[in-house]
Amino acid sequence: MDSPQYRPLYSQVYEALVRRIADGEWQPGQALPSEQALAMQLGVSQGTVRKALDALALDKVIDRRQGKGTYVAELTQERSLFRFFRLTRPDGQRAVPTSGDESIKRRHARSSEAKALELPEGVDVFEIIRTRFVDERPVAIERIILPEAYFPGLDQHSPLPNALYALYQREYRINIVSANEKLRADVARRDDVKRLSVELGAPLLQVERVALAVDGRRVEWRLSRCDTSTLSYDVTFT
Amino acid sequence: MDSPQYRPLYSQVYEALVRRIADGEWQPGQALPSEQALAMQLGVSQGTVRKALDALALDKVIDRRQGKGTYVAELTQERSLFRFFRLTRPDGQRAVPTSGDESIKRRHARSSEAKALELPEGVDVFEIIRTRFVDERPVAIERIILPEAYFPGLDQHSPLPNALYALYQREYRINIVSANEKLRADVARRDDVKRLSVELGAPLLQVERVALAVDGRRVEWRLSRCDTSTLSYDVTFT
DNA sequence: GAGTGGTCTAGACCACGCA
DNA sequence: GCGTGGTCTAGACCACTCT
Repeated sequence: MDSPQYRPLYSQVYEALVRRIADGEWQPGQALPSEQALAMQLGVSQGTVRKALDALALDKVIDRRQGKGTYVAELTQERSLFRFFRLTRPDGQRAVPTSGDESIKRRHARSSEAKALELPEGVDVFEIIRTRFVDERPVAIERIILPEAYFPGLDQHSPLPNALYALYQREYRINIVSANEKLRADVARRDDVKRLSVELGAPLLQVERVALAVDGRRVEWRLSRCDTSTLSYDVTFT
Repeated sequence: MDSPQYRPLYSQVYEALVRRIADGEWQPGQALPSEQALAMQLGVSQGTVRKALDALALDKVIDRRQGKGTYVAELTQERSLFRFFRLTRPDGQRAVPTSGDESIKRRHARSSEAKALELPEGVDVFEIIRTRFVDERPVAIERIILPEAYFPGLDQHSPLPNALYALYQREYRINIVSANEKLRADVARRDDVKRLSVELGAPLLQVERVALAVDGRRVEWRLSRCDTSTLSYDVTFT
């Protein structure tokens, strides 16, 4: 009497397609079958397939191009960075970062990390620490926590690519679709001074992010400390 | 050969409805006619009206309630603050602020303000300065610039309500639907110390916002300087 | 011209809120 | 039980892309 027990057809189609994309049936950049073909295959009307595809496009899992077809979204460097790396030049141009000074190690999750990722205490995680550069200048330090269970053998991929989310998608079929961030102002401490060329006590923007996969799992916890003296952190609300 | 010259019907319906809502034909909180009635009235199919209404609901201009009807959204204190005031308690609860120490004056726009609002140089604007409190503690200073032409007589409404966007909607039929923000970390200066109970040099989160109305006009420029020692600034990306 | 996604229509039935 | 929005279908035509 309290749990709905009712799921619209288009939402079931949505999930079925997500699963097949995640399973690699269609690779990023490849075209899906046409709406008509999918409708026949799934035994629903073309309008229902359309509604599911529209929702997938909203979640940026697919790209739709009129006259051409429907394509599995590529989380290429540009798309993924433009979407989640938000440091922006004064003229409004989104900056594209490079990485350096990178380390990855495997350890047990601290309780705060386990809580943020909704994992049992003490499970194995990877911890990545790296410095981000824009125009050769260090602008941010990132500490990234990933459950080992979701990313087996991640430490074999070192050096890690610039765009981690493209790696998650390509190697682990994990599609990041949204992120919750908590922002705070803080001052530079000794560790910050070492990696960023700022003075002790300089203001830093601290961003604490939890990234969610298309299936709702909390996949990544990330703490960034950013020097916003030359770049700003741009967001849009609707 | 290059400008499209083609506008989908549903998007024309969207604009017609926005205009009628802005003109006050239906007041916030009131119900619109049913989909069928609107379809008859406008001479389009019910499905086309639905598509326009769905888009309006996405832009939060209206509320749809199954079994009841479609209502003009009320930008009440809760809704508007929950949407655009993003300071959040450690437990994830969105804070609801109060205002104090408020001043409003009319003056000419500075060139940076005119540029941010895409106005001619030197037009008249209102400048509001106020302190925001959460649980009786000062947490942010706001400086707000509004074009006088959009908000004639605004200084007559003092003291201003806690939720400005509700006032914009109620008194001026201006519906804020989105905002672009630039965030930076900064340190407290003398003016900040006076209004916020922080020390000189304490870290502050500076938020520079341009708010956009449903018709795309840039309606408000706002600079907030926030003490994030007890609250965090929460955002979600999709 | 053929094939794709995008728009538009008309009509049926379902879930919800309320009297 | 009635009226509302929500879902689903089937079919037509339009705009875009490529050959």
